[in-house]
Amino acid sequence: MSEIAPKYTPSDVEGKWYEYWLKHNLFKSVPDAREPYTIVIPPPNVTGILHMGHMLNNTIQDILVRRARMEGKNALWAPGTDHASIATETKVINKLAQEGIRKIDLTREEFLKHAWEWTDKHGGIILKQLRRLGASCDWDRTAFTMDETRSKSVLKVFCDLYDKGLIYRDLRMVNWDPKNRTAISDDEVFYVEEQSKLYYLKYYVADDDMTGATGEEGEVIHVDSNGRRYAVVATTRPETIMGDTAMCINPKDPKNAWLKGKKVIVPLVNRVIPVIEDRYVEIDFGTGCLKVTPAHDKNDYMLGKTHNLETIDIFNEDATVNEVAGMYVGMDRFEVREQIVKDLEAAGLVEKIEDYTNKVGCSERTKVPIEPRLSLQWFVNMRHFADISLKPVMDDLIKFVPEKYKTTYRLWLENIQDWCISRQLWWGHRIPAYFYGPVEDDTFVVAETPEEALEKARKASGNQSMQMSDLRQDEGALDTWFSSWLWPITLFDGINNPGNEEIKYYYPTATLVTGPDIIFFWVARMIMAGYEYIGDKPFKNVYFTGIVRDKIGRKMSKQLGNSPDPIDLIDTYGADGVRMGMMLSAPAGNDIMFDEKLCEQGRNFCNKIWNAFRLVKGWEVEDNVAQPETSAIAVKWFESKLAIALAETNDLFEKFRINEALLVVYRLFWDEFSSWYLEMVKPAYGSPIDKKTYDATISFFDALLRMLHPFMPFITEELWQHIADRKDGESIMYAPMPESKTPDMTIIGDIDFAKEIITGIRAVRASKNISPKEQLKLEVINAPVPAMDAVIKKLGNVSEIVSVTEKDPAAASFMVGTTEFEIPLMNNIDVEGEIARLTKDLEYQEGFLASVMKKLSNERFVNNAPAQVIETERRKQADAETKIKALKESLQALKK
RNA sequence: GGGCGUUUAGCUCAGCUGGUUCAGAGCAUCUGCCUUACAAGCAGAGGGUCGGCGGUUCGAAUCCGUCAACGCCCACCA
Repeated sequence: MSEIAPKYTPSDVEGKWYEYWLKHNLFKSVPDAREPYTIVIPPPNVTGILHMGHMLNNTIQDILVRRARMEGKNALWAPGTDHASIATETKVINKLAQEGIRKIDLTREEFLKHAWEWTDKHGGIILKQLRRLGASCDWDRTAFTMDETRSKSVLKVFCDLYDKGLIYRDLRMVNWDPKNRTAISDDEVFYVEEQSKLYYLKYYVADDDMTGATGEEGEVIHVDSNGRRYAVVATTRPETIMGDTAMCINPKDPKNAWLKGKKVIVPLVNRVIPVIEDRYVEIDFGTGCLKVTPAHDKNDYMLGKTHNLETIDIFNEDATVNEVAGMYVGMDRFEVREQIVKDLEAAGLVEKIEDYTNKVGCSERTKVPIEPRLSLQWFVNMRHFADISLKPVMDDLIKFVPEKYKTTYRLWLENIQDWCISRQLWWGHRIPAYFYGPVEDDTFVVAETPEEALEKARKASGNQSMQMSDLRQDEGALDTWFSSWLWPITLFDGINNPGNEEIKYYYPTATLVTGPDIIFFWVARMIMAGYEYIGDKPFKNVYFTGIVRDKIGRKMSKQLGNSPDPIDLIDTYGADGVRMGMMLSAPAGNDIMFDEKLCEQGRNFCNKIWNAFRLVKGWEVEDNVAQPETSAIAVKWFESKLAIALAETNDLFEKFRINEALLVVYRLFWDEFSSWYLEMVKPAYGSPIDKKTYDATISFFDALLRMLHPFMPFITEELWQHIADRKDGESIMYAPMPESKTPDMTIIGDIDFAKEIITGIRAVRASKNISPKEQLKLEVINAPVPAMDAVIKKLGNVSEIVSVTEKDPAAASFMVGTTEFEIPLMNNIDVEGEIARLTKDLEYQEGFLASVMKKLSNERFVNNAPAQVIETERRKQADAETKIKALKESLQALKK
């Protein structure tokens, strides 16, 4: 076996085994009698590429699925991609723009052709990348949110909810993205702080009869040099004054009481608008006067509704000024702001301008400030869905890990707003609403197919001669999440084919692994859809991963360029190394500070495993050799270590503390197996190993590989195939997890003690510069020779262990527990150094004893503390006293 | 403005319902080693008044209060 390379080369094995797994259909799942274990992938954007967030989340999913498979469950990881309506459409628009093509010059069909071309070209790259990671998805099931099955389901659900009255169409103030010219939901808006200005504008009183002033204190009346009175309005958006239809004051505001019942003139625009009163206005903000622009602000819209104000919409879809405004027509909203301020100043209508920090809502996709816009959109009534989806989470029928997200979830549901599901986009599921009457009538039917729609329209209109060409389908598409929320159902065709075998078998799924950033977008809505359409939860557990940050805590992003390319990482460290690097730093729900060093650690671990394999594989096995005592002990001991670690990992997996489970196996392999066990059983150079020990070692190796396999699939498969004869098609993927036995705690304790003695010996060697090759004699002072002496002799390179009654002043000593050991030294020992060391130890022990005595002499402690606690304190006292006595004797011997 | 969370070794974090010398792990650091699986390694060592203050208790990293710093989510007063 000398030909095995001293280093593990991932590229030699990863592709090979992935092909093998595929070839033998090992990722495949079909319903059978076994218990199912289902994970549905959070579908990545179809044209996206793999980033570190995906790496984390998919590594976790693969670990869970592989483990479940080895536990004998019928494990399915169902993959797929999301059409990502707005994101993909944006990408396609940008790509077309580079070719000089504008979307508005294209028909819907032409645009969709481009979009599908783009999708076919870039689609699924990310799924290919996942294979490099070792993802054990059942690829035959790869789904797409816009494929036939999924599309049909979406339309069916839309129609169903419409029929149930849970979907409705309404004129609302929505978040409008002027760049993509579409409505977006509240959840797709993010707020950025911006340094802007607060403009104080003069609104003159119209037809001022000079009444209203009461002369009371607190009244603020502005009068210009001509004696004309005006009010001052503070606004951040002077460009919207063309849409002003009222000015509002708080009825309780003494400053502005004189304005009650008056009319004022919109500056520059010269339109006369009423002064209205509403408690909504903050008295202390600005001047307490608010300009009301019902068409362009959510709150103003509410005011407009309660006060029956006119709505003047001054913007086009792209947020340029329209004809209605009467001025600045065609200019962009931000150009207008600049220009109108100049014009207002020139006209003397600006009182003052202040610096002001405010938050501007921006579109998550295009990053441009959203424009509140009044438009007809489709909504889902969320009250109903909130009602059915809160309890299962609060009652832990669906378990959130970490639990803190339950609160987030509850608060969101309690304050839920209706969901705007229509988008003025083409890439997506087209809204199945068909208009048939004259445009102004706004008459429509909702149907899954045009044919059905025609039938319904004929019925509704009473016009039997109506033709398909008389129907006009809604131009909008549905929000991407309106298809994603059905994902765990549609993957098993549970909408089109309710109650089919697959949906009955795989649903509810086991665990959803996703980021907390989409808890509302996706997680909550899947729960809603699950209860609405299957009557059951979509998953039993939700494991929220953290956000992947760089090692100084910045979120990884393309802009910062601080995100490594996962594929490069895999090329450098191997898939197993990278997987381990991700997992070493990933407690659930906490952000992870990703450091490439962790992948290096993962790679090093692969190498360690590889080399342990080289050692074991290099042994020559001899049937006639008797098993040495050390080896017999080692085997018994490691059996117990293995049992303990298994119990620990099982428990940790149950709690989704996967990173800790990995650390347990890591330490078991590296510290216990490699550093202790293998050293114990290792035959002398050139000597063969006995059969018994060899077989046990191979079985331990096998067990360790199985425990490691979910984390590191490639290297474990490679070695597992090597350590025994395997049939073609056989794989560690289906090897059962080792079973947990009851550990022998006596042997664990004895070996722990022996380990400490060995460490003591090694420390003496290190401090005295004694080569590990030099054999030493070990003496136990006033105590019997410890158990496991064979192990101590072998690993400590000790020739003999004897019990003595007299301390040897020319020996290096150390203590393990209350037992003192010494190693006689041929050469002179460093008396001064030894005295210093012992003195320091003595001081510590005396201090410790003092603190124990203090406790024990405290009556209240002795009276109140449980007996067990007092007992341990007494033992501490006795131990400390023994040690102090021994230390003092040693010191005395040295000082002679 | 409301809510949630974090603060323990140089770094990343464990430490559950207060009590085993409980102050831990991994990495990093330092020292010595190319020892016949592995220098991507082996052996050994150092390192923290558990964010501050106050309280409860015989006893607090752990429970309570308070302050501070940081992070996240929700709301969105022009």
